[in-house]
Amino acid sequence: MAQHSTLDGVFQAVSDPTRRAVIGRLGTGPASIGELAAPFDMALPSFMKHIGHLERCGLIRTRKSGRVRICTLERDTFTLIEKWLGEQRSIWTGRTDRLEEFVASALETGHDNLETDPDKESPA
Amino acid sequence: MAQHSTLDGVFQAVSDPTRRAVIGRLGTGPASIGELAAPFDMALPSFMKHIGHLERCGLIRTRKSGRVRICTLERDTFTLIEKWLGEQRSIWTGRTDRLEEFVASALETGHDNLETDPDKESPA
DNA sequence: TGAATGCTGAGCCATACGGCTAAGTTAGCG
DNA sequence: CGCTAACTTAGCCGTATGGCTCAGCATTCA
Repeated sequence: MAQHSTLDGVFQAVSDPTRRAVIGRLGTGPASIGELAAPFDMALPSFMKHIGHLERCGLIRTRKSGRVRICTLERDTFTLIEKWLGEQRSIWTGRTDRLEEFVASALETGHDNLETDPDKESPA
Repeated sequence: MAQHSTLDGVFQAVSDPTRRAVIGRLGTGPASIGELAAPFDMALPSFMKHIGHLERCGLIRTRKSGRVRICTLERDTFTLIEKWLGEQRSIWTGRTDRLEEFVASALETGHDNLETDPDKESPA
């Protein structure tokens, strides 16, 4: 998959409208930082922080090509969200079989990064 | 739907493990604050803030019964997430019709139609 | 009536977030 | 060689978040 994708990170990343917009844009294909930043009335360094978040949580990947940095969407990471959503729904219906079904079809390429740790002691 | 549900708020709320655990618990039925808080090694006021977030963004609803506050899950709000997710997928596939289909069915039946149709391979 | 239960409110604290500017650094181009 | 474009780094700033404690304030129950 990607870097260090956790539900915490992914949901956090996706909770910002700027970052969701970037994700939306990248859904149509790779783009450079400058290209992505253009629509936003924001200084580049600020924008870069958003990119940083998206990359750290594994929602996008970036590579440097000359002096330009190209960003691509890491679609697989989205299955984390779907998986969690599927889990919740299966809790509601009180069935577990549905979840397995769901996960099986959703993952396709085979990922397993479930983490529904009920409590945590602030690991970071 | 619920209170003041925005993608920002919902994703933000759901990005915290404590709150996800609460959501998971509430998926099995209503519960009091004390009941919900029990598994966590956290002062009540701190825990209440989490409840506050969940309620403000419309993911749960609460009512006071005597001196006890009962929380219930507001399942409808989850369709916001599904809708967004569906939007992204439809961007990837370059179609809009799918989105409408998806949203319609998600809202109707309310569950297990996390359409996972596997045309996520679109070479941009 | 008085004590215990179950939240609530007020306020403190450290860290993270999202924005900014100013000053690099590196790759391309004339 | 020198200039410009495209990031990148460093650092500042105000607000929000997530945790805490120490009261308070209703309900319930003996």
